[in-house]
Amino acid sequence: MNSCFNSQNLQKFPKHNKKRLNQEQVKILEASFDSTKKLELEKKLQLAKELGVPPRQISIWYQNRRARWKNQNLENDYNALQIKLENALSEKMQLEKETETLRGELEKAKEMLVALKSGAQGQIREFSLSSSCCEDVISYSTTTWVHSDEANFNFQFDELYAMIGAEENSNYCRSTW
Amino acid sequence: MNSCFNSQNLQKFPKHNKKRLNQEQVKILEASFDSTKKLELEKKLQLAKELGVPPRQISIWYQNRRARWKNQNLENDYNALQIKLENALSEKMQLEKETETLRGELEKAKEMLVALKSGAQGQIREFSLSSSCCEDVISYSTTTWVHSDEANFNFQFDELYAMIGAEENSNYCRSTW
DNA sequence: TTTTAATTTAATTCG
DNA sequence: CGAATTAAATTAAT
Repeated sequence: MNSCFNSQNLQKFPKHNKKRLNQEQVKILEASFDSTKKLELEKKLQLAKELGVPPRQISIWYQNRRARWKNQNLENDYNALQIKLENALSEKMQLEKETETLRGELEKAKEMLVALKSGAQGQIREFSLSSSCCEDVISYSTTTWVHSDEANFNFQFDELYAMIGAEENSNYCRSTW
Repeated sequence: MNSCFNSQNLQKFPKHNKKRLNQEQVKILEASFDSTKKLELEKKLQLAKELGVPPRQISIWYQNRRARWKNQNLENDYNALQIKLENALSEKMQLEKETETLRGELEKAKEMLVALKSGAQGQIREFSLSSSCCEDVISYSTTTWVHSDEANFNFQFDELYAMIGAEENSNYCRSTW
């Protein structure tokens, strides 16, 4: 009854002596494995008798089943890691956008300060942005804003309005600041 | 000559009739596998004759060897994924610091603009930061800077100096801007 | 239908 | 027993 030629093994007749377990036997083993991953001696003998296979084979099945169970967990870990990576990358991209926005706002604020400095009053002569790292700023400030007049000044504050995200019809909640 | 009982299979005598390949045979197969992962018919027959095993077994060995080779790559993939995650997280943290710095700079620039607005000239009355989202800013601006005098004004530009990272002895290369 | 890639399974070996 | 490996069987795809 415990050979591969017994009545339960006719599904697809195995040519050789490798004793494959049929559906019913595997079902019982899986149920047992669900309750306990460890195989007690008593349970081993009971299953061997119930399935009509040597106890040795029950032990082997349990070992292989434990290995498979562990591999499944590893695969889950891999997927979890992948999801974490995706989240990190998306958050990183979000932060990159944010820094870019902030840099732009700072740039505008700086331009406005330069404009105010040269256009409103000459109190702070020692405040200079002359720097090899900021050539674009300097040229802009010296060519355009050194000759600032009232019109230019107002225009700058209009830009500030836009910069802080003021809605057309609202003065509230400029969250960017 | 091609059974598991031939002279080359005495290393550790297999209890059962399973045909294991000995070291020498595996060595030859591995060398062949290193050169080409694909098994041509001619090579299969040649190896079968050389090792004294049926061609069928050569095919099977190659199949299993390819599977093992692929599994090794999966482990590498996992490690690579882990490294990518670490990089992404560290870059993310760097960006978070950066945004925080930028926010601080913007905050200071904003305060300076408010100071300049209320202290230098009253041209832009309609420019208001009143907003429920910016209570801290507003209170600060109204309680401190509304009464700005020349001393406060200069102090603000000193802050700007610090803000843009000016060195004590240098006016050059304030890279933050 | 044959061949092969891919997956699964039972079994072995080693530590 | 666990980890790693192996041979074989099975299934899917061509």
